[in-house]
Amino acid sequence: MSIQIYNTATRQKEEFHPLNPPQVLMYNCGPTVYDYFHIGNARNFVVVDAIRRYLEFSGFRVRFVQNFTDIDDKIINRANETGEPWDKLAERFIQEYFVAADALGIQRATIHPRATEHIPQIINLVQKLIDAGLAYVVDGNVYFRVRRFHSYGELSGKNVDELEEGARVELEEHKEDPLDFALWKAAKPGEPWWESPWGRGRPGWHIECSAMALTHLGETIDIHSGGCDLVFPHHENERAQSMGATGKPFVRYWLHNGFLTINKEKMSKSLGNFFTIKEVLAKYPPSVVRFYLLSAHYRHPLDYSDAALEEAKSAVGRIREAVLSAEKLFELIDPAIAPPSEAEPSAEVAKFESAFCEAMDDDFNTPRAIAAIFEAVADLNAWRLKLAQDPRNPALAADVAGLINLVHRLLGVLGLDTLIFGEGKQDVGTESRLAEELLQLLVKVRKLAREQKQFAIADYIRDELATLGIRLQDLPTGTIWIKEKE
RNA sequence: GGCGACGUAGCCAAGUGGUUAAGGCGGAGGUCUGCAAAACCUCUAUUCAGCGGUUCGAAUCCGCUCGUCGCCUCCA
Repeated sequence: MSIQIYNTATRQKEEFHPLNPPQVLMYNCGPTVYDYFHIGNARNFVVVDAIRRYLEFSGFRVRFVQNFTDIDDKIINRANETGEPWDKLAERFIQEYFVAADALGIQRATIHPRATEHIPQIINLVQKLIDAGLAYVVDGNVYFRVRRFHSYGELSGKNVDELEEGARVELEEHKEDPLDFALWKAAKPGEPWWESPWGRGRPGWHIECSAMALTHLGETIDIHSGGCDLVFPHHENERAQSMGATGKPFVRYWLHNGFLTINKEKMSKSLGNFFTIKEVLAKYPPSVVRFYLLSAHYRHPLDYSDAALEEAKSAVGRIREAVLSAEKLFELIDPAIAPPSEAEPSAEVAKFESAFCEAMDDDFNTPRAIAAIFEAVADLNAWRLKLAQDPRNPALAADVAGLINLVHRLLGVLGLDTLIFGEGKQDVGTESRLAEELLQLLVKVRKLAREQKQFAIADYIRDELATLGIRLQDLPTGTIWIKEKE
């Protein structure tokens, strides 16, 4: 079964075949670092991360590049407002990107190139376009000659003449044609600049991505992704620049995620209706935020609300409860019966993995993939209850263990496993070991109380533990405890 | 004005020609329990915005209408 990807360029799902399998060359447009990124930006990063993880899970070797745009009008403006030097500001928000991205379980890219570190490559690329007659210099500015590029508008489905009629394009007297866009901007007084053959200046917005993609991935890349507002003009221009310079196909599969909306309206920095990732993570744990972002298909709009996050929280809680309860149950069972952790999944268990993969193969359908996980969770709950009643049944124990492993593995593919369950319990400090033993002791005392029908005492222990975030579950085999998260 | 997306239960969200329309959240009842919690079982869309059409058969294809949103300008 092969992976199907919806390609913006062709407006249909296509079978995914990278140019040089198993290698996949992938580029995602990263943040412009002048502020914390917002939850809508986070959607792009999380979705692309899940796609990357799934490609790797499917046997591909992904070389993944995500840039930082660290020089741009917005950064300059923000720096002027706050008085912070523009490069310090950019550096600060690059670090903030990593803080939030790490929290959300977004894996680091193979390379995180920065625009300012690629000025020579940018200049080189601009020169090539000038030499090819696709760009021209006016007063230290360099513009791309849109009408000279043969397939301009092909990606976004725009027609050059209609674009002109729209006439919303910025009018600059320097340009030969209003549609032309800047490759290199002459420095205005007080602005940062680099030396170039056309005088002091800085790169235009689109050229940096072309330069970084060409530098780190080559002339033709497999997947290029970004939010759907980047289709035009950013990606259209990027494509024109890259193909104009190399004469080669630039991107084989264009992927664009839908917007995160708020009250059904696009969340955007210019509308001011956004929540930064920092604000959201202050209210909800990363596991919940990530789950929420993957709960709709990536190309569809997703509306942000507290209710939606609360729902995600409950849903994550259901998965967590099922897995932790089952794992705790094994602690009550005769170790001789408990199967090794790498138990092979039975055919019954494997069907959930097939359903999961089938969903992900179909243009990364994460909602359907999550549904498969929930079906596995339902089975896990049912079987774990049977095991609690029949703890000496090795076949049952193997099935339960197989399901536990499966759920962990599938959550891992979505990048959720670590966020929900933590890094594992390998290094338990002496303090928490002591806490664990004290907890066991309390559970034993409560057991004695219950045996003597001293229910007031038993319930007191249970209630007090609950206020500490420890919830008890009485099973036929004994009592297990689960720590509430956060 | 041009181009495009979407409208599925109380809510979120899959499904894009064919047995009973996934899954989650919420709600109702029941089982288990000393009581809980968690879990389990049952119920919660005869119907997919509306109207026409194609077809043996449509939520699914086509047309129209209504509604919501996006891109065409910096934005993931």
